[in-house]
Amino acid sequence: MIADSAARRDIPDATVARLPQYLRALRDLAERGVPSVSSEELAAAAGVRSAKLRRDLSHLGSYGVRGVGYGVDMLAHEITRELGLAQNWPVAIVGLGNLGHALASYLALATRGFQVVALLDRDPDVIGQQIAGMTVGPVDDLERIVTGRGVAIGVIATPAASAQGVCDRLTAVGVRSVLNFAPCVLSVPAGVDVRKVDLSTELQILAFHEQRKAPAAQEMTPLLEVAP
Amino acid sequence: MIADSAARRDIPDATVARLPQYLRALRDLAERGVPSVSSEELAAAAGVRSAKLRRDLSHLGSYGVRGVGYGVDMLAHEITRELGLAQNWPVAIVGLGNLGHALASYLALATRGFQVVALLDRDPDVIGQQIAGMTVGPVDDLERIVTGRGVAIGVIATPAASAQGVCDRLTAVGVRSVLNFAPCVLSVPAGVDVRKVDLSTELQILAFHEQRKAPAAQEMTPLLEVAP
DNA sequence: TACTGTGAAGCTATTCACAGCG
DNA sequence: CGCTGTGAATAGCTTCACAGTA
Repeated sequence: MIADSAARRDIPDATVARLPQYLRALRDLAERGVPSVSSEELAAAAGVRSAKLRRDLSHLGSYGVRGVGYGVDMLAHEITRELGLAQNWPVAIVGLGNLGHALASYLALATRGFQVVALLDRDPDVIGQQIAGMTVGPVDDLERIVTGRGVAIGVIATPAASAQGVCDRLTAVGVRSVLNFAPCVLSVPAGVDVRKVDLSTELQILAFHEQRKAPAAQEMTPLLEVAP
Repeated sequence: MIADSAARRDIPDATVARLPQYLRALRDLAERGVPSVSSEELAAAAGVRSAKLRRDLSHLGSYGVRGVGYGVDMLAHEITRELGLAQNWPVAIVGLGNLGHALASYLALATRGFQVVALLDRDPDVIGQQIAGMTVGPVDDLERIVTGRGVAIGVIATPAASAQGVCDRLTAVGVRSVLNFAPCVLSVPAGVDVRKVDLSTELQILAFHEQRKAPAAQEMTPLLEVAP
């Protein structure tokens, strides 16, 4: 009875996307020495409703105690295992401009479950630089380095024009998880996951809502009248 | 009949989140001189199914021509207006470490619809620096600067420990849209929108799927057995 | 008693499939 | 004819409300 028999299959995507938030909240609680937490408290710490949290956790199994709550350490450990963070995934970052540099620094320090094993760039001035304790290698050697160091996750922080080419080369040598910071759509073979992070998109979504909040501000740019 | 009578209200969130992708694809097409595009082609360029694209665009109004497709310039203009990008939203970036620096550089150049009007940091060594043509100001003057320059959108790129405090000060002086890069949950008053961008979360979601793809790789770190 | 886990209901989003129009 | 726009069907997600349990 080490692993639970039920609920191991098909955790909904929406739930998976929230598990990292729960894990972060649990680690904060653990640091403060809190041994146990109710769904109400943990939900508040993660910024969701308690019913949603309970539903999410029910997909992992029954790790709560009725009348009491969830054991902080136990639940943190469980989510860590479920997310696949019990091992250190080898990560390569391609493109070390401003953004890639920032990502490398952040990843080198803060994040458990991942290890930066390769930094790659095209620019001869950047190749050879030390960033967060690693030397930047030439992107020309991408295949050799990625294969040799067993990279599982590729982070693309190149300009948009280079992103698809880099992505093709990564997937060609077996990388099946890609995090794309370039502002473009990537085509990948079946079986490869791509996630996209895009500052412009996020700002534009905010702008949409901001515009709806501030009809008074339209006197600044009187584009057209809206009927009612 | 300048603005359409129908379909101006409640565009679904899922649709709003995709409009930026459509806009990007349309701008690419416009640059290549393509005058008109079918839902099938535009959907492919944006990485979605054509039925989804048509449903999304139907929420904006009827801007297509049956038997032909959508006018590239006209649709781009329409989405631009709908997203609120016909004006330049004043943006403040708080926190100019590696990440804030990268964001400032990116925003200064690449993005229409937004203008960086303030860079703020706490560190005396950073205050006074020139970044992307702007001088970093002291975060102590946040209220005066944000109010004086009419900031509409605040970008938080501070460490997690400072993020809530900065957010409180931004919302206190009327900022109602916040983009949060700090790895923490922000509490905000009603009427304020927060969007979060988080490298760790994205990597952890990839790790979850990667783990499900690669049961063979478990020999590398044999943590525990899973029954069947 | 105080809480979790979950059936059932309601809501949102996606997809199908085709009527209707240029 | 070829394509858009959309009713209808489906799938997925969230919320309610409470039975069940330590």
